[in-house]
Amino acid sequence: MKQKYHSNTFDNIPNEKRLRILETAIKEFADLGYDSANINNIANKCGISIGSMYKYFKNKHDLYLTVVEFSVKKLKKVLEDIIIDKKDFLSMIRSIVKAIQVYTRNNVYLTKLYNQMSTENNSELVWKIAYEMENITADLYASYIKIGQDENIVRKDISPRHFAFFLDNLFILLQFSYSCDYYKERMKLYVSEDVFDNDDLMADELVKFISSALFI
Amino acid sequence: MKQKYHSNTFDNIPNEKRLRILETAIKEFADLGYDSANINNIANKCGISIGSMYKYFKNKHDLYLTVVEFSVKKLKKVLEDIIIDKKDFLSMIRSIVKAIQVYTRNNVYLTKLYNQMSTENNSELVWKIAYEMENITADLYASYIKIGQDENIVRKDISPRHFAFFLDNLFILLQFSYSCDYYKERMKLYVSEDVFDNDDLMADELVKFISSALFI
Amino acid sequence: MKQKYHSNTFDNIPNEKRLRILETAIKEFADLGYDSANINNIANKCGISIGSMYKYFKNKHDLYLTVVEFSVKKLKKVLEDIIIDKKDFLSMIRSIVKAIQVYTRNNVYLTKLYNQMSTENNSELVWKIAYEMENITADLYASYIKIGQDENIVRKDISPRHFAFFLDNLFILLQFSYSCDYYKERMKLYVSEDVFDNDDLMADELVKFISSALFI
Amino acid sequence: MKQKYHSNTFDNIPNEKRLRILETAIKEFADLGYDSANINNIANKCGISIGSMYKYFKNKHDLYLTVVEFSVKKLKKVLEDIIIDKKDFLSMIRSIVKAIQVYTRNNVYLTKLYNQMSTENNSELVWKIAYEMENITADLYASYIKIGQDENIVRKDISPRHFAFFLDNLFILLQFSYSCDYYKERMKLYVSEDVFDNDDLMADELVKFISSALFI
DNA sequence: CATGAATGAGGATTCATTCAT
DNA sequence: TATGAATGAATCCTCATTCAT
Repeated sequence: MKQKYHSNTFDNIPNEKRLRILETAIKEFADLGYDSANINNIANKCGISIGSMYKYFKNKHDLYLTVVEFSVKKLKKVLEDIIIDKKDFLSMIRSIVKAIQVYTRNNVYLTKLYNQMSTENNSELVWKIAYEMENITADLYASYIKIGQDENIVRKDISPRHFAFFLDNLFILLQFSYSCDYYKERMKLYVSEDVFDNDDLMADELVKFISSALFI
Repeated sequence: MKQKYHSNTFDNIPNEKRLRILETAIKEFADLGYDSANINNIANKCGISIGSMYKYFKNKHDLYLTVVEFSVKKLKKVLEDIIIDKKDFLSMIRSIVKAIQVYTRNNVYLTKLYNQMSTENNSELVWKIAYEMENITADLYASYIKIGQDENIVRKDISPRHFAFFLDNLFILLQFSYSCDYYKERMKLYVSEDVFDNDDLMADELVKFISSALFI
Repeated sequence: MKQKYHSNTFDNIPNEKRLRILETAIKEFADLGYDSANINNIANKCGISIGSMYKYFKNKHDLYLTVVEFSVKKLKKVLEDIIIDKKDFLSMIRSIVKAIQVYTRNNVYLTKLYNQMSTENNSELVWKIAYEMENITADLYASYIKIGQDENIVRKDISPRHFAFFLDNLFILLQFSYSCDYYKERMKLYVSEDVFDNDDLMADELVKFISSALFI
Repeated sequence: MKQKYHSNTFDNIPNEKRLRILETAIKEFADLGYDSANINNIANKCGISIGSMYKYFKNKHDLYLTVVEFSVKKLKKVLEDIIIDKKDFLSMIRSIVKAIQVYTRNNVYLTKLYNQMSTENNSELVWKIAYEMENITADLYASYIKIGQDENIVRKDISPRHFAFFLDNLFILLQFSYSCDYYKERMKLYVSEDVFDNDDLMADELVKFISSALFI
């Protein structure tokens, strides 16, 4: 049975209002991190009272967990959309890279929140929530690699799970590089000042890098 | 002229004391993040008065910047040690991977701090400090790749700067995976529960991944 | 005309429901005191809505007064039951002491509430409600003493009203000693750890104490 | 080793200031009870900042415990002053009754606080602090009774510990009757409206009551 | 220079009460 | 009449910063 970090009341409020709260909270947590995020601010920004906020969420931490859960679900959904109907590995990789570029730009705060999440000190609960999402990709990449090996497309002398790990590492840092200030500066330094105007080049090079690493 | 984020007094106190303050602060900032870190706590933990703390650092943020600068210098030094005397690219990569495994374990807080740094919202100043370090590796990797291309070892159809970027991305996430709780869990999920007992395997696979991506 | 601290609606709800509300509120006020008692909690615990609660009682204070009134009535009834048919003073005293021991154990919260009541700062209204009950015993004890004096059983050189006061003081503190944590510990300290297993001894000694104080 | 519920800083501030804080806090807790007492108010009333308050006391509860401890010590001291040099039991009883009348009037808040203390729900710690004081009187009264029995002044068919208990019960309720609003009203009802103008009468009657209960 | 007591603005949380359904 | 979501004033407590000694 899935645990819930908010009250039933929150489930029953109008969709529009619920989304407004979640989006506002995502932005606040993503921008400021857990500690500096201010519940009273969030409440003000979405035009509800603090009292209501505490009716919906037992405390700040539960609001955070609800927000993380919501974000992870959203990210998972994006992943699933990309994965569906991708028969071959290479085109999936290409799709993922492109999707990261497009999606991250339009959902900067989700990625920023993911980055914040990973710095939380007491990440046990956060990990429990994110686990499922990470698990999907971990298995997916590894299985694609294994199939590739069977089909003689992917090198046979490698560990699928390790390579799946490296693959996702590249994806995660690409996401950060399109959303978090520090990593954005860093990418400009590494590649060039106009890197954000050359999405296709970046995508092509990364696909090249990965292909070369994986395929025979 | 390099900017300083601390008073001359701080430069003149005994080495041992200065290091004690810096190490304590690194741990506090790395564990709790900028906002939750508590100056009074840091002062207590290293046995000096808050009054002195504010003689050394104008405010919390300056302490943070000093700490970041100190850490970045330390990281830079490690890099330089690895780089020196490495004639060929492949053995340098191998050295870096091994160094990450050994060094990160013994200096968990430096890496954690780097992770925290990159989530800070107003990272301009932080970036200014880290810039130099990132710049070294960016240039170094790119130049090695270029040389490799000239020597017909590295693929010619790739952008050196992009590939240098991907290379460093892999290194950074490996570092996080050896020090930050969230990424530690994630690596166990991707690879295996006993991944922390198999450093050599991890190193071999990563070197394989990178070599294959780069070399002809 | 007696004042009422609740709406007519409250008078008209099913008996069972009304009692449930009162008992729940008694327990809450007795355990936590007026300020810490939580109306919303009380409503939840007895399965009615806060809305209804505020239909029945204008505000928290009125609920409190209603509860106090109800409790005082209950205590008064117990007293009356003891008093009826008691021809002689000594056997009445004995009955009261025994009744305190039995009744207090089974109705801890009524006594606790009485203790809480007596600490309230603005006790005017509370006093008004309790007045009648205290008045009964005050008069009763005093009249018994006077009769005793006329019958040459009770010392003649004493003030009946003062002695009635001392008598009731002994009774009140005995009640507290059987229900309130602090006074329970105190009684164990004064008498013995197993004082709660020796009701008869306690009763006998107290009757002895009182008899000796009163009777010739 | 005695436990302390306040910081060393609090021990080191000027006596006058420390007393001001304690007296203000006693009054606040005595008047309003633990929950309604407001630390910020207390701080304001004695002209210190809340920040300092929390330097002196870890939290509200520790302030309370410190206040209780201070009050109990004061009460103990009063008791000891009365007890010293009292060769015979009867004159000690007389002294105590008189002292209660004088002292309680001048230190209403101490007695009120004692009453509040005894209603606290989680009274374990409070009891631990009060224990010592209660213990003194428990032993003292009991030993006086025993000596009286040996000297053939006090009835031999009674339990010294029980009678000591009843004795103190009479004293406690007398104290409450001179300080707490509810008990003041009650005493007026039991005795007479002008009871507070007739201290000697009350003292005489109570001494009569007790003497008669105890002595042969 | 060093110390650490003092400050008070700011933030998390509670709960009596209202009111639309 | 009954409901329970919504409100926001009130309260406990933290911590960066100042300043007198």
